[in-house]
Amino acid sequence: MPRAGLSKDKIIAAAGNLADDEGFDSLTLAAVARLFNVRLPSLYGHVASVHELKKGVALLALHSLAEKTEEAVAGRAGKDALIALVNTHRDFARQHPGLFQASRYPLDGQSAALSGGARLARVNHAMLRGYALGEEDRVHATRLIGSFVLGFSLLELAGSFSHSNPDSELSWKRDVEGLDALFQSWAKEKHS
Amino acid sequence: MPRAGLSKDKIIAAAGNLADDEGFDSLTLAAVARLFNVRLPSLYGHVASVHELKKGVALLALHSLAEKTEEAVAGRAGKDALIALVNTHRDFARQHPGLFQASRYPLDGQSAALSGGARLARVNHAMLRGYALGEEDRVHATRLIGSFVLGFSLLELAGSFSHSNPDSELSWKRDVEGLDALFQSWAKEKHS
DNA sequence: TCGCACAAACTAATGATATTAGGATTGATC
DNA sequence: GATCAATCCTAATATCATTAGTTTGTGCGA
Repeated sequence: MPRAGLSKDKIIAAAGNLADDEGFDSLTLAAVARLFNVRLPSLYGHVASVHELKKGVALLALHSLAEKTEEAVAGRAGKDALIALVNTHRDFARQHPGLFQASRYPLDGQSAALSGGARLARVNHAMLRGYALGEEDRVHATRLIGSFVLGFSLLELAGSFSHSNPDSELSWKRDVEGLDALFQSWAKEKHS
Repeated sequence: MPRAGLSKDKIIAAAGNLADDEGFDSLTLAAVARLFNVRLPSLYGHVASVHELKKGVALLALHSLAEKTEEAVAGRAGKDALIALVNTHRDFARQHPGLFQASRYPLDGQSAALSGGARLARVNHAMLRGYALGEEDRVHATRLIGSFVLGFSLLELAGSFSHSNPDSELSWKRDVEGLDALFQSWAKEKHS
């Protein structure tokens, strides 16, 4: 039999696709092994445990999302940048539900600090420079944005909005506009 | 040997406590069986599957949260009611992390519609009556609140706020005040 | 009070997953 | 072409979920 040519990267990439197809929760070493036509224990030469597999997918997801977000925000400012940022998150959640779920897999502080998650927080924070907020308000705004985007994406994905009107698309637009307006008013407040 | 005196309710209540202690993800029929000093298969006389167990805990969690929320909001209006509602959610998440996680266990439409989740959505929506918003804006506001509270609680629980200043408590207050201000401005906007 | 009948809990067995230990084989290297 | 390490495999153990079939409390009627 020829070799399968496994590697940690290939395994994690495949696991990422599997997560998108089947859901991150049902991501399993056994399923990945089947994908490569390899026996389950063979994977242990490359990943140490299911936990490491999932952690790898989580890091991949965070990296990918951070990448997209930085790109989307680049060259924009103010409301324009805000919209680009939040839309990137929401689109990512819808296009990659498995990776999106993976991005919330609990990481130890070490990994988390070096991950795309930290980068993501920085972009978010930097993006808000356009609003001329006070130092602390910018942090509060960063957290507000992050919370809203995460929560909205989760609820939308779970179908929580699909049994009431109007379409969630409208709420999304209205809410983001609202947050923009709020941050502008925070900026003014500072000078009063 | 005397009988253990199991029942679906007892099992699910115990599972809820277990979830809070060990995490909803590691909630298992085997663990519940150990708790009652009973063999694993004995549970099948009362619950049909792990899925039903988890679903039961999810419904319990949603019911409990809805109960607390209704009570907290009762007799309040406007900003006061808003604060009561969001604080109830956040406190619930911190005091019952397992139940909080359980509350996001995917339910079929049937169960979801009859669950505390639907009640929760109604309280949220009703609470916003105090802001004199337009019909659609009230829905948009409901979703904004729900998204923010869920996202903030998740991020805070995951420790995402604990490696930057200031304390998340401050952001929470500032953000909720901000949302209140936003809804007030939406209300005025309507009459302009 | 006796015994019956049903419900509650048990034993036994199967199949999936994760993980470890140790053996074989491929394929690059000298 | 022999060597050797990395790669993949077989075998074995443990935990969990689930089903089938069996024993046994226990409350209720005779």
